[in-house]
Amino acid sequence: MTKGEETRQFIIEKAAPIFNTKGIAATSMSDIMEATKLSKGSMYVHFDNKDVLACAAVDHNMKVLSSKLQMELSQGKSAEEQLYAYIDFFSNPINPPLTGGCPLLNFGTEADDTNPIVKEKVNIAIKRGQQLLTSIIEKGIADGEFDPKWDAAAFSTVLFAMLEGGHLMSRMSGNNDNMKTIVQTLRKNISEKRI
Amino acid sequence: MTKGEETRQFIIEKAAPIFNTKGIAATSMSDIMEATKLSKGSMYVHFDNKDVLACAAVDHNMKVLSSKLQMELSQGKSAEEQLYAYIDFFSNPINPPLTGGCPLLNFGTEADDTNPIVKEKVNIAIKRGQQLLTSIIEKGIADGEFDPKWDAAAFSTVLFAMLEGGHLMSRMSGNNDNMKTIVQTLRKNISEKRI
Amino acid sequence: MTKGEETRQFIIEKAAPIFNTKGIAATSMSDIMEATKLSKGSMYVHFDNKDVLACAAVDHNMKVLSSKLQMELSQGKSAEEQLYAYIDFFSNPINPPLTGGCPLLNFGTEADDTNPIVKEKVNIAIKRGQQLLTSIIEKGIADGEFDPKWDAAAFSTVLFAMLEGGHLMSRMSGNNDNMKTIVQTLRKNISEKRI
Amino acid sequence: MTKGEETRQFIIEKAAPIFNTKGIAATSMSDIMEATKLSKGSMYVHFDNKDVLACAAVDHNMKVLSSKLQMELSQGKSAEEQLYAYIDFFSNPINPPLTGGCPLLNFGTEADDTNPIVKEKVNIAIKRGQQLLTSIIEKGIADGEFDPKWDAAAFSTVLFAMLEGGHLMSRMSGNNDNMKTIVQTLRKNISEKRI
DNA sequence: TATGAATGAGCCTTCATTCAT
DNA sequence: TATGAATGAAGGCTCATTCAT
Repeated sequence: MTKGEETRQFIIEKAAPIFNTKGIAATSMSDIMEATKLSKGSMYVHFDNKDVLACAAVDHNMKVLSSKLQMELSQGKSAEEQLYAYIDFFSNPINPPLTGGCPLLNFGTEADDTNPIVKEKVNIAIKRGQQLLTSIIEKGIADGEFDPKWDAAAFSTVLFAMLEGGHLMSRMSGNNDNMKTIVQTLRKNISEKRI
Repeated sequence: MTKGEETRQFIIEKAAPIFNTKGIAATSMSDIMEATKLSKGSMYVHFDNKDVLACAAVDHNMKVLSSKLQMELSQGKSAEEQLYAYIDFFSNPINPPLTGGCPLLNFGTEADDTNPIVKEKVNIAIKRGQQLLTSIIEKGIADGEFDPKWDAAAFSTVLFAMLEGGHLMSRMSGNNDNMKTIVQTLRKNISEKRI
Repeated sequence: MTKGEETRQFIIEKAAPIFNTKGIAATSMSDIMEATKLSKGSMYVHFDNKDVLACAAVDHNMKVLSSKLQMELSQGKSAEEQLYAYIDFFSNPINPPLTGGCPLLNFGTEADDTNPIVKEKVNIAIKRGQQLLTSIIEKGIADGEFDPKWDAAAFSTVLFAMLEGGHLMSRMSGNNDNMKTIVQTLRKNISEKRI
Repeated sequence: MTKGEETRQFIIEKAAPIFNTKGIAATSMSDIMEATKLSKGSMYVHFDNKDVLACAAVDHNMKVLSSKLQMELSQGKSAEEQLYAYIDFFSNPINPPLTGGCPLLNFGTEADDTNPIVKEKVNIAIKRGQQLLTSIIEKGIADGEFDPKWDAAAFSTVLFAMLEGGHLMSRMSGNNDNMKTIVQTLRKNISEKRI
């Protein structure tokens, strides 16, 4: 990695949690400047404009989230354990894996009507999440862990939606109560499909 | 209603969909000015500052959503029908009841780490939504429609989360596919509790 | 006094100390509005614009100061006593006769390069003050109280300047120490002219 | 001096006479912009806000006045000559050493009830002026020029007050007549203390 | 006479961005 | 590559003033 790439990466890492916390519109280049202790001109050496930096920060947030998730999932030995690991990973919105909470919720909601590029990034990430879940379930079915009649895609969608919705509800209330209800429900749903 | 109150209301009505679409930070007073065709000074006759106007717009969005929902719910004769009405009301995120989509998702996500007042407004609105659902289910149980062992509060949380999560997923993908899966799942869950 | 004149007078009385304290430029019509609890429109019924009101407030401040001074002077039986009364009247800048301090200093300094009308008002008031002092001294000479060779006009100028200068110094330091020195010096100067 | 410091200094130099003439409240950043031919944004590169710039301008005005005064004083060989030099320096308010007149009078009066920071700056400058005068007199006494019983501190206060008061009076009247009277009186007072 | 809604110019300030060094 | 000075558009907001009621 060249010096320039190093600096670029450094900026992204500092910027990512700020964008995820304050939102893209409410984050100024000065905020990033302050966080990185770099000069204003330096930012524009590495990023053509704020949008490019914001996109990089969005990507970085989602990549970090994804790799942290993978680490948890790799612990689970069976498909069932992996599903539980997935759920547990998102079970604490008050102390979430990423500063600022879920980037899909944060960036997706902000980008919805204003930033098609970020919106598409979020869309893809959501689809990947669903596919990951679906493949876990399907592997579980193939391995004889789960009821073969279980609709993997549908449940993945439901699980994903519940975690995102629960995330919002818990962050608004300031506690994990709602998320706990959701986690219990999901765990019950899954255990019922165990053969 | 005095002339002033009329203008104030007029401004709120014009501002509400803009805030819900662009977000609070990304909406400028000039945007509102343009939408209302009023002078900048005039806005400040009726609102002390942008925050006050934004709060009023948040309130208005949630009130309109709530009253539109009530209208749908009033059609449902049984508790079961009312639950279906509730779900159907939120079943089309691509063409949502409110311009800009769900204000709880939009304002809640933006306010999360930056605006405690709006955050609390969203929190209260979510709680009201849960309570409404819970009371419908409990009435259904009392009326002998639903299994008395059904955990009304827990299901309300799950239903609410699924609709919010599905809303996000569908808006990101640009179609209602995910939401349709969620609606079907919810309808099935409910029908299973029918006695 | 008609109702209108009454209101006009009321506004002036409320406005005068505000202008004398904050200055003309820094006092807004809203400040006056708040102090009078009158509507914005009402102010413009009685005063064509802010300048007219400011001028009226300047006049009022100087008139009130003058009449308060006259009241003190009328206590002094001899010319010497009257001079002492004059000095004593201005001897406490920390708790001055007028809220905001000396209007000649306040308005004169502000108007100097920006408001020729107010500047001229202050100029006239200063001249009146000098003349008043001169006439007291001259009466004292005529009455055989003071040395006939005393230059009344010159001493009036000196006395006036010392009080204004002392006023500034004491207000800046937050105590009357400098003014006390000045008062003592002036009293000594006067007593030396006693026959 | 870096480029930035140079520009900063340039802005201060252009701003100082404007603030001293119009007052702080009545001087807008646009006024400074116009005088410097710099962009509005550029001002905020060098000064956090208008207050900071105003303070710098106040300081600059007082520093320039002080150094001009020092230059005059350095001409005087005896203490008596230095006192005359001091008085002469302030003897022409119609054509004062600083554009806008005496900054102690101007800023002190405006800041009195509104700007404690500037007020304290003026307070300190006044005290320095008194101390300078006192030390000159005391040196004169030590050198056997002046009557050892002369109260140096008291006369410094009186002299200072008379010059400030005379400054106001002369600027209001548009001529130096009053100041001339004061200068004569002061010169006579001093010469009487000559041994 | 009194009101307060309405106006638009102007205020201070922040913004994303450019450019000479 | 890195800097920070410079820019001008746009931000939120206040101002003195007008006008229909």
